[in-house]
Amino acid sequence: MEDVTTLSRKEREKLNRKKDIMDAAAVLFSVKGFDHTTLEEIAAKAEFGTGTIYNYFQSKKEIFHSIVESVFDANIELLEECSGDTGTFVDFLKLYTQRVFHYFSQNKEALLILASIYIAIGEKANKIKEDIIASRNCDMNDIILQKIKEGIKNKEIKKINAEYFGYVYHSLLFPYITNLVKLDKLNESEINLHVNFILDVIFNGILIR
Amino acid sequence: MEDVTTLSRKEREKLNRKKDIMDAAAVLFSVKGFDHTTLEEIAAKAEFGTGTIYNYFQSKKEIFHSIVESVFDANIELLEECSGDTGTFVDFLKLYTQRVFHYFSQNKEALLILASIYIAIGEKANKIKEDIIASRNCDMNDIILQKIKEGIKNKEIKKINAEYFGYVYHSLLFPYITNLVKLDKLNESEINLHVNFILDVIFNGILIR
DNA sequence: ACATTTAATGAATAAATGTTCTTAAAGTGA
DNA sequence: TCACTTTAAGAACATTTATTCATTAAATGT
Repeated sequence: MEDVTTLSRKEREKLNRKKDIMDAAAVLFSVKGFDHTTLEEIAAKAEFGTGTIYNYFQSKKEIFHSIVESVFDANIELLEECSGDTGTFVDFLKLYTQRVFHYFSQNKEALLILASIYIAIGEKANKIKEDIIASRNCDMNDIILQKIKEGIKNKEIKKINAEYFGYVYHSLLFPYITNLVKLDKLNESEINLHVNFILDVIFNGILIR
Repeated sequence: MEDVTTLSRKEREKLNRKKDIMDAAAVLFSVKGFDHTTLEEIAAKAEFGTGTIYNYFQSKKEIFHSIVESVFDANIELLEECSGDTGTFVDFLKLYTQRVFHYFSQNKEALLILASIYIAIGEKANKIKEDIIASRNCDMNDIILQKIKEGIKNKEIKKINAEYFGYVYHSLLFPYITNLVKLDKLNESEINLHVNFILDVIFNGILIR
């Protein structure tokens, strides 16, 4: 979103209403998916008439796009916060994993929308993802990749294929959390159990030696 | 599908045409998703008129449901084949992982449809999955869970939470393969690299000790 | 060859829904 | 109060598309 400080009351109110529409839509999109969410529903949830939505967004797609953008940005911010530290790779991965769990346990719509984009089928879904990655000049994967390579260089972790490990980590993390959210099993209290479990598998493996 | 041997030519031909429709639809569903695939397209691809489809299926949903059923069944069969062996847990997991990679590298539609069901949002998608799991009296997760517990009992692997590990394994495997397929990077020649990488992480972890 | 069943067809139907448009109300500043 | 702008509203429109249906053609058995 834009810088709010220089705006007039009117403009700020307009932004607030835009936000309200996005929030209402995000819940619906996360529960029913893009295609099965109607503008009538979005309008009703945001307490507007159907046509009014078009005073704030050009189309249904634009609403979705805006939401996905903000979710992406929140994630990149999270990742950048965690990668700012100059600690070990192990510390970084612990921190990031923990933060991701906590963030998504409190922003379930964000998670489900992200999942729907990442796994979704169809050219349209892919376009959205690529557009957004391209418009930010920053891909989450790149940041993680960098960290992995550092870890290898510092002899913290084995000389593994960093790209493959990036796939493994993200293939694991997001679907794992998504699964928990869908089963309604992601309580704050259990998060640490899950985080520790995942990290222990990744760091130490499951074999007895 | 039913037992074909006792059927008349006519009945066999009818089944064949059903299969043709399902195959055509599977490709379209896997590329465009359920909602963006039209009956006209399915009919055209199967070389029928639109109305003809309804001589074979009651609805578009039924076509999809039939396809998902057959994909599920193929997977359970695969899993049962691999779990029949009485070798170690490590051998089982190696074999199954390898077989899954090979199977999906040759049945990409199956993979994408399965992914769309597993990760999909919305009550309808969930209903389909639950219906099918309920109608078979056999859940893939249960079989794997059993194997994990055996591995723990036999002191092959650490005393980990079997349920958590089941999540980890499946969260990892399917999205990992799906990702490769979507990036069009799943060549037969590279499969073993990926399989070995994943198994090495799971078995031994990435830390230098 | 004929009667009867079966299958194929695509135009017609009906429902859903994204978007536009007209109209009315509310807010704003003089 | 009065012009003027902004916002809201939901009816109307247009499109898409799953499904039905009347019709035609093909296959089958006698």
